[in-house]
Amino acid sequence: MLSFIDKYLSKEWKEYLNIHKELKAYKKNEIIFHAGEEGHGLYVILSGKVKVSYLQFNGSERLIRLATSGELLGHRAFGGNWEYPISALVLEDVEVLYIPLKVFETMVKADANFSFHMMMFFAEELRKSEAKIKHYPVKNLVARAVLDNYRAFGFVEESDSKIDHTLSRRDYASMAGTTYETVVRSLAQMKKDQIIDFEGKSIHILDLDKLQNLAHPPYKKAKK
Amino acid sequence: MLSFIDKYLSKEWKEYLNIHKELKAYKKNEIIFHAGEEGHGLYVILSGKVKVSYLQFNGSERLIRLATSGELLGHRAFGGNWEYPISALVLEDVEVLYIPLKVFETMVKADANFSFHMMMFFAEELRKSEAKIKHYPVKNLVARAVLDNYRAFGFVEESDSKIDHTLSRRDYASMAGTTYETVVRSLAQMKKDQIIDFEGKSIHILDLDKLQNLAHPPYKKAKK
DNA sequence: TGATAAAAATGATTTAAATCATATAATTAT
DNA sequence: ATAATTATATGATTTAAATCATTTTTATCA
Repeated sequence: MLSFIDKYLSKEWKEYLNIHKELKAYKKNEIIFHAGEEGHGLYVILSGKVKVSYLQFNGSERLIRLATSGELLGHRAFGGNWEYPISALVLEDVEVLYIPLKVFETMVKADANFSFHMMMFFAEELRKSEAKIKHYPVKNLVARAVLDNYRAFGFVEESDSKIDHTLSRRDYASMAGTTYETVVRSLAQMKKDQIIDFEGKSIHILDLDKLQNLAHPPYKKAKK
Repeated sequence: MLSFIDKYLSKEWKEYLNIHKELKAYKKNEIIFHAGEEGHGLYVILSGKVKVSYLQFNGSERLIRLATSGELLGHRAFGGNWEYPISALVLEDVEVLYIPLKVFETMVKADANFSFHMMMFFAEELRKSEAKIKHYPVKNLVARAVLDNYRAFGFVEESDSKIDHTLSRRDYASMAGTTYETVVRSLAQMKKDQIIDFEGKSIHILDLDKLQNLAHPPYKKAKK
């Protein structure tokens, strides 16, 4: 998949990047970076699957993103201090292109077009993040977790949509901000409602429309 | 207060901006922009006070930000479609500098340094937004609403910290994502605990340390 | 100014979701 | 393979916060 860099960095700065980049590989369950770690930079995923999460005040984990090839990693620590307790864990073996912070800064400050698209990228991330603030009943949030999982790692096969790497109930709970018991019950309900099906780990989506509707219920008009 | 533009836009592009900018003024309770409105651009607040909110799926309002002089407005609609149901309402008469989208884009694409700082600005906004996702008990969220209100519109006078423009209980509820009854109860508790005091509308902060602690409780270590 | 509306306060009741308690199935390690 | 650990499933109980109901206070405007 075409990465951000491929698309927007100018030819000359790509050459610069080629000199300064590093290629790294991580195995399943390894941590690419975590909480307050020094020496950060940016990562572009070349292959594999990653989950990005951080520690909540009560000590539990919160999963905020799933990422796969072509996507950027590590940009969330930008702007603040690097103490932000965020971490990236490998779900399936990954190869990444590592860009040291200094190198990235140099490029962004020099290549205005790249810089512009980076800004737009962050703006879009902000918009998405903001959209998460709305609070919905948990069944909707769990549906959203399944949908996010499908969007990140899903594919279509014959009649139904499968998820290549189905997350654990605990991960869903961590995405939806609820407990895994609640996730179990919500999934059971969705199965009963013929929206999804599962047998063992892998989840099939039987009715994507219904799932989307549940994940993002339509706006009601304001009272009064 | 020094705005973003003042700080980071280069001299030559400031001249360009001076030609294309518009100065606008809005009275209390007027709406600067809202939900899906066409012809957006960016606003820099020169004076006054604004609240930024959007409509939630259940029709209720969610307050996401308070802004005052020097701050940027309207950047949240970036990246997505402009249908994002966000609006800005005037709390106290404002003057703004309006920058049409085209003008802004031209500047950002041309001035790499400005672009870089815009990117960093969005990155910081993303970080802040993400930090809101954690869910805390409501009493903490209400404390945070008060603290945000103080940070946006507060000042120190003699011994205690006052809030120049105290929001309504409904606005606090809208910030904390709870009901106003719960806000009333939480505020009453904080008063009893000598953290804040109020008599009529204006809130005084008696113990800023305690308030901050309540708003951002320290991390606990993970179980197991 | 008094009338009317809106905001704040407080109590009683309901409810969604967390927590607690076990049981069963599925992995992983020995 | 068998044991040990981890993940999933489900029922019972508790709890935080929403909702409903009503009163008091404060602001708004004819």
